[in-house]
Amino acid sequence: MKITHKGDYALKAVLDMSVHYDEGLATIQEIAKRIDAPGKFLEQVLLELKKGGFIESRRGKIGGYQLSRPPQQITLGQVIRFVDGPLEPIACINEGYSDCGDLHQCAFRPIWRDVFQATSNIVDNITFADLAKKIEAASKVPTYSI
Amino acid sequence: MKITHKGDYALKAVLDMSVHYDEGLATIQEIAKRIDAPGKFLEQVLLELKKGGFIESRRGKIGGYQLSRPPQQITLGQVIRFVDGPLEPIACINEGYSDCGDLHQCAFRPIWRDVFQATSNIVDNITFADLAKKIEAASKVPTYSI
DNA sequence: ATATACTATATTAAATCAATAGAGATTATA
DNA sequence: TATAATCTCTATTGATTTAATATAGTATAT
Repeated sequence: MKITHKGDYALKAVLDMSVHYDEGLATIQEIAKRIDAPGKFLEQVLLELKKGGFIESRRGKIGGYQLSRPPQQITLGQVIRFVDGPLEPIACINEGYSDCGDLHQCAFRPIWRDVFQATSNIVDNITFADLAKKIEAASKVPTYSI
Repeated sequence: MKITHKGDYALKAVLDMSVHYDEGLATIQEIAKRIDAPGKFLEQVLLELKKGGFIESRRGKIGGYQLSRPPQQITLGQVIRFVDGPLEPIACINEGYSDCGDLHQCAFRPIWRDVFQATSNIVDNITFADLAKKIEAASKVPTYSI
């Protein structure tokens, strides 16, 4: 798995909308400012997330974006896969892959599959509700560092 | 973690040299043919592996490459990290990273660390002796598929 | 009407990846 | 000692991906 800037922005944007889930629509610029992303770049990312069914939008004045379903129904894995592609560390694990001559006897393949499984187990079992909850908890019990 | 062609060739080359560990030097072209890699490209990869201390070489006639230490002393993780870089799915986990404004309160960071740990646990606990052993076992007890 | 905000493509700059090319250095051996 | 085989090293090229910017258009509240 490799997370690009685009993927990073996407995850942060979805988390931001999760934290502000009760507040309705937020504009691109609001989100961009809060997650510290280039506005025009975030536009494309949000448009993509919309096409993926994660968020919905409203045009015109008082327009903006919001989640299209509650944060507890969106996992990290869903967003990562959609934006940055499959979690596999190498292409040969995917169904239908046929570029390699000795697929069924490759010594590495089972290992890549293990890595893939371990990764999936983590990101598919964390929802944006979980993350939003952590953020709220952290903001209520601040830690003071010297 | 993302494994490139270069990394894939490197791993396959080290495994090949592990399987043939008792046979001494092998030329680039021999290895290239056995692992199905472009010869000139493999040259660079082997040179890099040599600089990493994984293999040693001999020039001139009857020259070639061989492992510089036994296969049980080389792990998958060592080779992957050396050739394809850190296992982290995103840069912000590395020591000394400072591009992100809210590093210590980022909700995603612990997750990326979990993914990194899970990946490390797998690839750092497999040696090329383990893999070579599997290959030998498979060649002795062939499975017949219909 | 008009300002605000999303929609959609096109373009660009940089980085990375994969591979090829070619000249040079070393060594066994005939 | 000439030669062929082989590793060494650097440069170059083409393709792809990534990250970002630019620009023109569509929808909507006021």
